[in-house]
Amino acid sequence: MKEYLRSKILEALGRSNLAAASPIVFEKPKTESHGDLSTNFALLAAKELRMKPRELAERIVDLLEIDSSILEQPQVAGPGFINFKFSDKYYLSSIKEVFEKGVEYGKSSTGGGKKTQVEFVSANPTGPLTVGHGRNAVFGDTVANLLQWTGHEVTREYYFNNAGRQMRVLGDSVRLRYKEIIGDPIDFPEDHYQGGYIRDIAQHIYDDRGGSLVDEPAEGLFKERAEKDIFEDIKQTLLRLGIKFDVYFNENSLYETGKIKEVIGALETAGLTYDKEGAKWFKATAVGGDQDKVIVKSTGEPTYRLPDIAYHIEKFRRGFELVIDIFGADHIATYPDVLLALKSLGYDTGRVKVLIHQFVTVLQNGEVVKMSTRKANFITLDELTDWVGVDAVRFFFLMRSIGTHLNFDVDLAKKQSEENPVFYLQYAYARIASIIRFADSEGINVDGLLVNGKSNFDVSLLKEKEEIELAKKLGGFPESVEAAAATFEPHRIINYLQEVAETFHRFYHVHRVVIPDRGLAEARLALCAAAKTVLSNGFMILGISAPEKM
RNA sequence: GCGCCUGUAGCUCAAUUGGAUAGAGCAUCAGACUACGGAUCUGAGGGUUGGGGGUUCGAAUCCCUCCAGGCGCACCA
Repeated sequence: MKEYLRSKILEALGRSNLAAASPIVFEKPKTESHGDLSTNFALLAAKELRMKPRELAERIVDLLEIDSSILEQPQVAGPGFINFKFSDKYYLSSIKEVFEKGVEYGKSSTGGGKKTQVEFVSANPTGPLTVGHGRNAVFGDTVANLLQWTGHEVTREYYFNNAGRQMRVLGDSVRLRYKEIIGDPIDFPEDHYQGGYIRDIAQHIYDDRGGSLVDEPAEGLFKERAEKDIFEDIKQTLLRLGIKFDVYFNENSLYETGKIKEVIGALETAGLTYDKEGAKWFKATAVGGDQDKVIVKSTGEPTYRLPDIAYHIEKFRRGFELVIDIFGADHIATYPDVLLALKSLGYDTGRVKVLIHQFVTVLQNGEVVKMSTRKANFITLDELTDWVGVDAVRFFFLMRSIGTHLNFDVDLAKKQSEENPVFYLQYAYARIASIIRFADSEGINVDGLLVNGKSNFDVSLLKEKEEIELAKKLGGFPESVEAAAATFEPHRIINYLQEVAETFHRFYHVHRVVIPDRGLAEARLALCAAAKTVLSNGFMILGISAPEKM
């Protein structure tokens, strides 16, 4: 449609011997009365053509020759916008499209099969996932869904580290709790993991092996068991929320395969390192960074930067054309170094998209709960899911843009479980399902409206304002998916679906579907079924359920 | 002290990325079906977009400055 209008405007300009370099762009006006598409071309080109914007706009409109069966007469408005309104016929045609495409409606191939990796969660197995991880997990999974819907070949990946100091401390925490169980006196350090789950793991070990492991080192069996149990727990938590990963990438493998050494070598070859005070530094300032960074400590152990760089090189090597990293605001300072190093080694960092979400502040009993995995003062993602349910958890994390500091009032979420915004959408869905059942009992079967993949009803019978509006809204779904995917903003889908539900409820309130006029009844039933499909497809992207009954 | 994020209606957030009269949901108030699900619908009030400058046809959006909150600023990850 945009292309069509663009060519028509160029034709009109040609007829009046006007030529302008200003681009002709269209956008959807905010206010309904301004039509469906609008261009500010006259405003942009006015200066260039030495005309008043409004005059130019009127001149263009006079010279436009457009197909009146799909568009109404264009209008000049405001300072010089040209507004186009589609015809009812055009809106209504989307019902057929929804019907014929079904579960495919809204999908596109704009991604062109681009090999894409979405890395998210990536929490080390030192404890259960918290509410904070929840935002990361749900957001990442949904972005991956959006990319799949827009034709990307998506790999969901979880990066983790089961070596290093944190894991040693974890193993030792379990060891100490184990000793406690068998009655040995212990002195539990403050920097160890305080959570009750440590005791559970120790207890399991004791149940399996008895007291025979008193002299076992922390790094062996204790650490391994802790890692295994915790990872199982994490996977279970994610699975409950419908999240599954394709790849779990172990940081340690980068050492085993020599990738870490390769990176050091590459940076050295590029002349971007130097030794100082026994440590090896990355000369970030030489390539635009604000300060140099340590990459190998004086103990000989690399800092986190090195494996991060090596990991990203692996991502490139594995052929990903688009790499998406999702993490919390606490990592905001770390990624520039990594990208800088990659860039200076000749990699195209334009392919890497870093999405940073702000923290979730949890309110409980009216107070902010300070979260710390080590201090065991946290609400787990599992607990949250127990309280408010899978759909509400996903929905709440998705309904806000990731740039906002999300307030999750647990008490409110629990209390509100009946007034949850997610129910508004699901209610609309269930209501349509109910109408379809009712229509069937009255002898109008929705399956009969689609014959051999072709729609079998007459949309031109739909003439009411509410019918047209709903059809129009449904037609906007593919565009909405595109926009959400392009900006990596799932909350757009929620906003859109809310409008669909609202428009449907309004229609439902005024017009009856199952009526004696068979043709009109079928057309309206088709409209309802189309709305149901759009809601259902949207729910699929968001990962929430579509209840036939509530 | 420096860097990044945020500040929009009483509360939680949108705003098609620089567009037209800044919009939704809760909450408040006033209304609506004798038939398909009232977990619905219609309407009302509520704003100096944190403050102040600037850029231009046009700013919540971009620039400067100040104020407030968050997150970072390790040879922790």
